Amino acid sequence: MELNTTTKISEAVIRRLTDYLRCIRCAGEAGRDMLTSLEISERCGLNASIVRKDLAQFGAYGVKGMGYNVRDLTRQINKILGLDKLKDVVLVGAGHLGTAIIRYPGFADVNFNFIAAFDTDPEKIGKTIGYAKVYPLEELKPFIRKHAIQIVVLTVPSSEAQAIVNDLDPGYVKGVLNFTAVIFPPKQNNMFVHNIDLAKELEVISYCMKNCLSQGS
Amino acid sequence: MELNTTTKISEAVIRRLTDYLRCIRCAGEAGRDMLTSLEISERCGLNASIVRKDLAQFGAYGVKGMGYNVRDLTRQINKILGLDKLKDVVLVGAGHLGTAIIRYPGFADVNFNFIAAFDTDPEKIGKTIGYAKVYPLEELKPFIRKHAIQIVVLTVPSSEAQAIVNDLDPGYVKGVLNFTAVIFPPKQNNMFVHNIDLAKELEVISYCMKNCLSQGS
DNA sequence: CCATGTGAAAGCGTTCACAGCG
DNA sequence: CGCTGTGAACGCTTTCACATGG
Repeated sequence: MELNTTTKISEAVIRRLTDYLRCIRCAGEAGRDMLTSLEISERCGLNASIVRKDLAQFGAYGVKGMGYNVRDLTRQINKILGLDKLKDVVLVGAGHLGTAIIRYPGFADVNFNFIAAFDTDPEKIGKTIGYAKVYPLEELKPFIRKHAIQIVVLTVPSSEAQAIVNDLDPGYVKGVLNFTAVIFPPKQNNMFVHNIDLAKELEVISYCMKNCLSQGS
Repeated sequence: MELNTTTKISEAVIRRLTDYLRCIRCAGEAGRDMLTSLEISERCGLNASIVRKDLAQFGAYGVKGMGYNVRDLTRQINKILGLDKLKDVVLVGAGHLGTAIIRYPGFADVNFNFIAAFDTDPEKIGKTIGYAKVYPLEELKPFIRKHAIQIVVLTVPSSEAQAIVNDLDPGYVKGVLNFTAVIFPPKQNNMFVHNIDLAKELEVISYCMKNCLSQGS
């Protein structure tokens, strides 16, 4: 039951783990307390073998002949992904997308907590989005220091993205979720940057439709 | 200069192509008219070799000793991805996320045009988001038929997702961009479904921070 | 001389097939 | 008997290294 923390795990595995988590949680809510690798694989559109391999990589959770215990597995995957503790997150750029993200219901499930937003627009400053108050951008740096913020979500116009990232303090910030069209290298200033481009997803589907590619998330 | 349409292209290649497109467009706006595979690779956080392989796969665009012509390359990649023609798209679920998506500035760049939104909330019906009018959900089906809509973006609560997807007419709809937490198989009713989960992206970054994984978008 | 285009080699990730165990 | 856990086979992707050509 020990977690394996030595081996290098690829991002593909991590992404699948998040899918398992979602489908296991869903099955749990439906009253299931055991799930087989086959069931998980079908719900996630995968091969059963890879589900077992992925899970085995972190320690042997399964019971032969039975499957995996929903409760244990949820806890384990949460722990692997580092979702077992509440994480404070701040948003930079309180536009439409930023607002939608703060209000997105899926974040609480995974223990993410938006505690503040930052913007330059005086109209927005002082307002509250969800539980997050909007502060002027100048206060971002001291706020990060004061609250030891480790994760920043970036939803500013693309033109401002670089300057903000440059100015983040790598002594505190370890991860940036970048929703702008700027492509940052995966490691910037010792911070993990994760680029998300909503248009990209539509572009991929455009190609899939044009030609014929069978591929999932 | 002919496009290769026979070989099977993996989704990984397509995703990189969208990155190339973005960084090439950006370089073009900065006044560059030639780019080398090395420059593209650095901007996208990749190896130069794979950039050349990807591009060569669709025909030889490069000029030896010089690099790639920005203007031509943009046009070619747009064509490969099927972004060369304007596409009408509808949104189902006019909540915060849906609103943000319609207003997201990146879609016009790639010729996506949100022409309507659908919702059950009487408060929202009749209003306009961007250029899209909000209609009652009942009108989705006839609207799709009337306007021959091929792409649907789904931003409804997760509990309603399955019913809506089941009810889409595969005679018209070829692609669904699913923002709900429900995981759909990549092909549902002969439609391409692409699952996007915003929480997933934070989960991945959470893991990256906890352990140490170097990986990009 | 410089950067492309491309075989050949290396590295990864997935699938298969089955032994082992409850 | 059913399902996990896993070595071994397979196939795909990426990287290397260099011949080719403007």
